Amino acid sequence: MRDSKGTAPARRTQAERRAETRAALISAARELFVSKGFAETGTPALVGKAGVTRGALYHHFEDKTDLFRALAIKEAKAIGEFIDEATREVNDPEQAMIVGTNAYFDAMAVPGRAKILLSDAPSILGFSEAVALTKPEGSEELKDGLRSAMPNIAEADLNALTNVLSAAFDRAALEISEGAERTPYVNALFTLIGKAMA
Amino acid sequence: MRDSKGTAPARRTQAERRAETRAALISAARELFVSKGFAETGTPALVGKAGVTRGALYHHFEDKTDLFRALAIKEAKAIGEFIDEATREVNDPEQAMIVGTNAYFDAMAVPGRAKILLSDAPSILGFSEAVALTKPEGSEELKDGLRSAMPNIAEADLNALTNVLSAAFDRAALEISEGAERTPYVNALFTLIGKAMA
DNA sequence: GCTTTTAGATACACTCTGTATGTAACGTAA
DNA sequence: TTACGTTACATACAGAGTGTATCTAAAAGC
Repeated sequence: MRDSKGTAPARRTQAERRAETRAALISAARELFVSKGFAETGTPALVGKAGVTRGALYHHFEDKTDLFRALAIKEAKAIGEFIDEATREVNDPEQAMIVGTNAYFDAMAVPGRAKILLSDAPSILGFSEAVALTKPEGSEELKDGLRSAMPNIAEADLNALTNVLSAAFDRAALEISEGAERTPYVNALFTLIGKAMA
Repeated sequence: MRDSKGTAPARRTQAERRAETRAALISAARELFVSKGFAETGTPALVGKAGVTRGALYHHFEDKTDLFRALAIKEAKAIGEFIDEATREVNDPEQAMIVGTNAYFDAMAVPGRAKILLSDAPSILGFSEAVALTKPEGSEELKDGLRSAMPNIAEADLNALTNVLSAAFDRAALEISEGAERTPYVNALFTLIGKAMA
């Protein structure tokens, strides 16, 4: 459709069209899923906000859940990149863990992100997939730091310790995103980490 | 309606009718929500399994979410009672924490319970309500134990520490319910608790 | 230019939800 | 024990949302 001035629609490559439409959908999904919730957001409202039709949605994504998945992956990647960048120059594993911790909190402080990844994802994508999503993005530094501090720990124990600690991080991030003070949580986590390594 | 043998339907008090119908609905909800998931379970299937009609469902509960809430409350109470009973005879707060920890894992090992309370509840009822649900049931012992071991800790820090530790417990329970070995997680938690108190 | 492929819009069949309304069972007191 | 009020439950209905099938348009490749 041409606009009223008669200007021709910009010619775009398929890749461009595709990327723009997907981005519009993911962006609209982010706004609505965060503000109204996943179940309460219907696809008509979604595509309305994105400026496309439901046809486009179902062309690019299997279903509403698949759109949420794309959003969650994007958010998880953003966290990973942020932490990677913050810890790039840090070589000591334990120091990297400290720097990474702060970076994680900064990254999770982006509005809506904690809700998407920590609150909604587990039930929408299932617990396993949700955990797998954030596992590479952050908890690897944690694991390396713990290993270097406790070289004799059994692998199974290290895995368990990493998992429960990373859950502690997640809860802290969620509480903070809901308005809690950041300092006591940072204190608590460094207490746990510091003591675990002692 | 009488059955084909002509036997009269048993006369029940309203309280009995009410209790039985609610119990049937909650029981059916448990089965289906656990096996198929909350969103994937429709009210027709639900009432079918419970042996009533949708009218009964909407008479007793505001909506499907309210039914889930009733189920979650019931599960949370069961955990609380189990822990209370296990720790009743234990007077030392730190000892109570250890006993309570094991009781918590036993209680959460009931199939489906971890999924209901730890995986689904946060997104269906909202993070705050879900946390409030399990907070009185278990994390009070934890807090008392920590306080008695760290008498000088600031209240805000104690709260934060309790919250992140209780998140660690929850994750452990979830992992175990998904098939992980219990021992490494118990080790990890006692490491964190022990170290936090040291 | 013509054909194939990809993007996206329209139309449809289906299911589910919540509500409104009707009926049956129970409680109670004359 | 019957008449009335209330609580429990069933049936019927209107609306919305979901996913799919089909059709059109735009770009890519020859």
